[in-house]
Amino acid sequence: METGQREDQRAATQRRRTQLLEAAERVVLRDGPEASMNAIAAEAGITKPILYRHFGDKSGLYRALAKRHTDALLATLRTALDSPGDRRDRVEATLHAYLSAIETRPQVYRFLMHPAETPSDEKGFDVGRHSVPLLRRMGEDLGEVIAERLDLGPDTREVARVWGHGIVGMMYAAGDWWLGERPLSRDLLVRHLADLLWGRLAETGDRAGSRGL
Amino acid sequence: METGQREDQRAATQRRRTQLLEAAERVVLRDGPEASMNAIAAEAGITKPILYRHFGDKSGLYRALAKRHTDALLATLRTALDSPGDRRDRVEATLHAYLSAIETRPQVYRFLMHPAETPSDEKGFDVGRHSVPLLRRMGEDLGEVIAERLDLGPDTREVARVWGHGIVGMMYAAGDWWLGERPLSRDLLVRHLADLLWGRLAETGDRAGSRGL
DNA sequence: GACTGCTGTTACCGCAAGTAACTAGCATGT
DNA sequence: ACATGCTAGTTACTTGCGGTAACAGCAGTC
Repeated sequence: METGQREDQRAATQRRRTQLLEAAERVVLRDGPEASMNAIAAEAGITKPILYRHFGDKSGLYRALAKRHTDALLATLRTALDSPGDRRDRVEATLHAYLSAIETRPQVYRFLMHPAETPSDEKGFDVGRHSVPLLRRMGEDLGEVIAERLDLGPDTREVARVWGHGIVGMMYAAGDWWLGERPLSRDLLVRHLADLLWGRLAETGDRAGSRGL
Repeated sequence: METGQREDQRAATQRRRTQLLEAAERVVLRDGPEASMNAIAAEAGITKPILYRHFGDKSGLYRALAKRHTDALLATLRTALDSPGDRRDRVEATLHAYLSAIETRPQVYRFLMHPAETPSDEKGFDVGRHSVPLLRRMGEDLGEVIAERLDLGPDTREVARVWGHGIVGMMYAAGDWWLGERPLSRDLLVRHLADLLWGRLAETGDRAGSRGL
């Protein structure tokens, strides 16, 4: 039947693609990032070569998979960064947003952060750099926001980028550790991190008998 | 010949082990972490099963390999943390020590930070936790130092751990980004990071026309 | 009817991790 | 002298994964 032109085809292909991605996600969340292509194909009810037609190779599939969550997380953080209140409120809201995200779905988090890549050759340099790891993208984004909103003198852009990556790294490492051990509440963690960013390290006096940090 | 007792045997085994580790290191530094056990064995002039006798499996070998560099780096940082000067000097010295280390031997760094682990089962929980990733160990160590030297009130230990992991993460992410792009000198990078830790984020005024960070 | 472009298949290659079974040297206990 | 035990070493194998032909069926288009 003359159902449609080429657009229908393309749309159908896209739908199939997202179906495959959803199957892949189910498997990855169940088996971890070392899930085999066979397992993913089986979950989707098909066989390997189709996955390869859609995504090129395994890293292509994983990149597509990562992009969805990465975009979602970045949007969430962006919202938090625009939340009402003073600067400290915004920073705490952003930390909360991030920690809440990784706390809610730790498996997704592990997948995004420890992708167990096996690229080896990387012919050319893939123009669409969706593959830029999450940390970098978060760092760059935060750097831009900082540069937009703060006046840090002549090298504002430079400083802002450093801070963006630095703050993101702080959030990342503290979050990773916290997620593993959960030695305190999220509220407290956020407060301590914000205290650190607010210069409490510089203000605090040495402990008696110590040579000072 | 009655060369020796059992101690000689054990010592010889240890020597052999470090020889194998050195061969493995050569290969990993040349081929990256995806080096095959066959390649490593060949470099050492032997065949696979011997590697497996010494290290159990691939991750065992990699853990042993990582431990050497991890210990060395931690010792370096510890020294920097004890360097003379005021607190800011020490912090900057530590940042310099870390950045200098990763700058000097980026391949080692990549190996340590992105080990491409394939554990999958982890039978029991290996008591000797040499495998604790570098970031965690650095964070814990720094946390201890902070708790030793600073008085942060009743929850000093808690706060110190958070800060330890946070600062290490800051150093890590900024260093990783910097190592890839090198957009500024190491000196400047260190200064900006120290500024961040010294509360400049809180002190700086909003940019005109911005809603404030 | 021939062409294109998608869906899907089976059957294979190459290669890496890991294991089984076996041999050879060498120091020790009897 | 002989057996024991411990190490270093081997060849040859199994299993499983990423990835790739080569092929078949089913739309709609010219």
